[in-house]
Amino acid sequence: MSRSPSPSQPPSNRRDAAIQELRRGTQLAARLQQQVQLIPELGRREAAVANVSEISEAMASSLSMLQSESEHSSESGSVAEAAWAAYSSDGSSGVRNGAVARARKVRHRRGRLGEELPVIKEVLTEAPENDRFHWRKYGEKKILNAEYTRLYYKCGYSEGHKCPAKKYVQQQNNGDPPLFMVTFVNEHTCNTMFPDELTSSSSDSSQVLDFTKPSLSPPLMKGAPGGKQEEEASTSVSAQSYGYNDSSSLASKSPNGDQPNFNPRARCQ
DNA sequence: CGGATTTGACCCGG
DNA sequence: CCGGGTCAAATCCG
Repeated sequence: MSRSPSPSQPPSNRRDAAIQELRRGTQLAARLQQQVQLIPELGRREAAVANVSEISEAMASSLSMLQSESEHSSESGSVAEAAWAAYSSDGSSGVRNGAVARARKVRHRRGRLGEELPVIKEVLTEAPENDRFHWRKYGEKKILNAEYTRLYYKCGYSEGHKCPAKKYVQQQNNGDPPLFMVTFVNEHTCNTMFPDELTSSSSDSSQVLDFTKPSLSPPLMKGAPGGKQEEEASTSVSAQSYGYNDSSSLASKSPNGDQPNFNPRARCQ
């Protein structure tokens, strides 16, 4: 329907048009995602789903960037949050979810009032992996009244940057779009989002999106095990590993259901 | 091979 | 004591 406006229009209109197109693209991606879920071969399906997820992701972040640019409102938290919020609230078939975000103060582990009270946010989503952060799984536990286990994740860069961000993922049901309650604990102290490069006119030149960053210097620790777990050994960086992860156990749990999707993206540094 | 995941033990607060 | 959260050695997988 809407045709692209003539170039003589003010930038705001052009931006609106871009947002509109982005929304359309998001919907199409959602549909494509559904279609892709029908691919019989597991490997191909997952790969396709991952790709479509990235497309959605890219459009979501572009969308949020454009929108935040226009609204310029106060950032509630982080850019990533905004991006994800935009992503999840596209309200179209495909990725929709009731976002129940609430904050609550909880005393930290060894109790200690007056210390950094962790920020906690709970979000109900069907795509627990789509927050474009690198998470490293560090535990899994069967919760008493839940029929699915709860998965524990830490920011993949927590070792290198003291990023305290964590998240707990718990599947709620096994519906066609399985829902997951994701609880975020602490904000990311590592930077994450990509730099905004919205060259909206004239000389393009450039690297629109580039994730190739040679940085990323893993501690590189060799197996120096030897004992059992002891209390926090002062400065020993027991580098476990970095990376994203997802509901692997969840996937294996429901043979018939297709799992949401993968999403290897996000950079902290 | 390196590193991400698994999995059971450990820890701690209520 | 129970239940939830974390650790870390073993294992798996690219």
